[in-house]
Amino acid sequence: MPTPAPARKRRKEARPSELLAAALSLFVDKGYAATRLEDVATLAGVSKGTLYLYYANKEALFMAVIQEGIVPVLAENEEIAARHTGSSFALLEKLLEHWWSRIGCTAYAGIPKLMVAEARNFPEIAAYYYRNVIARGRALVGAALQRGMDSGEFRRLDIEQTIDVVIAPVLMLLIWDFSLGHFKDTPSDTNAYLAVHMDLMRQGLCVPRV
Amino acid sequence: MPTPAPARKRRKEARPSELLAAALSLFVDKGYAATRLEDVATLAGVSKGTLYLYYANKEALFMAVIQEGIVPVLAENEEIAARHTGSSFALLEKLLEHWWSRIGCTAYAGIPKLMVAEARNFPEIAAYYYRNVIARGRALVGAALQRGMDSGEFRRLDIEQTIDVVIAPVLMLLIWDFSLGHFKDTPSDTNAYLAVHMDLMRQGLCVPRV
DNA sequence: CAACTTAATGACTTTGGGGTCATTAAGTTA
DNA sequence: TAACTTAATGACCCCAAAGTCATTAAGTTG
Repeated sequence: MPTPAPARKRRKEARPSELLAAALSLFVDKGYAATRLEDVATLAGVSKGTLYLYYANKEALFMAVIQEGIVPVLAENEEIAARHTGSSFALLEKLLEHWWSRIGCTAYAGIPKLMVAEARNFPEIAAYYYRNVIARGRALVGAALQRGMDSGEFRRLDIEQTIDVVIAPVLMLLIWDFSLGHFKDTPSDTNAYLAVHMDLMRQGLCVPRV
Repeated sequence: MPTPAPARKRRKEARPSELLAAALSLFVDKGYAATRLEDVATLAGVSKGTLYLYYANKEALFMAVIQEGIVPVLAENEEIAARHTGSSFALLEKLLEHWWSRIGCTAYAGIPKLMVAEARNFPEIAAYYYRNVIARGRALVGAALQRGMDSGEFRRLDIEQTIDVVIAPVLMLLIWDFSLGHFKDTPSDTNAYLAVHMDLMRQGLCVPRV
């Protein structure tokens, strides 16, 4: 007796984004190599064969996940920076807030961990990510810092290093949440963490009032 | 014709550490799943069969790598903290400096990236690492911060959050070096980065002089 | 409703790599 | 130097998961 006819829907439009969401979730959780494409397909409510209808192979799927994850957030932040009037520190706050609302508190938040874990195995994807995300994000923060130093709001510091020191706690927060964060007894309070970071940065960066 | 006799040395004592060093290097570079035990063995100058003489399976090798990586550095830092007299900020500097000399600039520097990437796949190893490394490191920094706040040297801030904000740039530095760091045009200057971090922390943490 | 197009399936093939073990040879002992 | 112990080897087994494709059925057209 042949298997009873399974109910299968034809939804050509919706498949790619559903497959990407499933792949992102599993890649972030287990890592690239330990993720089975059959599991990705199942999580997307589809068979493995269908996945190959939309993505040529596992690496193409990975690349698509990363590209999708970039979204227009960088462009939006560049727009915010261009329009900004007010203190340079307020600009840093705005950038962080927007980035958080569009990446930090979404499923895309897992991408930094994924990219960090797989950068060495996929140098071309990593280079693409570096150019289109990291470099642009660093440029935004760097410009805000430069503006603040020029206006006398910030102390003069090595800009290139300061960019990385300012960004690190934010990136680390995401990476943490997707890795060792669960082993802490007391649940971490994201807002309090970011508040302390900005508090330390405000006093750390700004020229002390005499 | 049988293969000519290969020259093989018997070095029972040296094998384990050589295997661990090779495994650490490849695990950090490629990740756990993408690392082949045959490559680990080859890098250690030994055959795959020999590896199994010393470690029961791949996961046991991974666990050994993590345990080995802990070394007595935490204990040493606890000792440093206990003996310390002087400002609390100077204590933070001492802890960082010792940790850097014993972990940050050695092969063990790759362990944070490895642990972050694999925590979800090996919850028991991750829990072990959390208890024996993370928790103790956080306690050290937390005690230094508490001491500084009690003495009036530091501002009063949420200690738990501040611990993580202070540690994040240091961890991120290591993770960076083993992942996306290579894609930056200008080579990063570790000393300058740490100097800026400590500079920002000093002014950010300390009570402003009136 | 018959003929046709194509989204979707899942059984099948293939392969890379984890793990085993019979064999070999380095070193030791009498 | 013969007999013995054990470190080391690598050919082999086996399975899980990537990737394929003949078949099925959902939807469309006339």
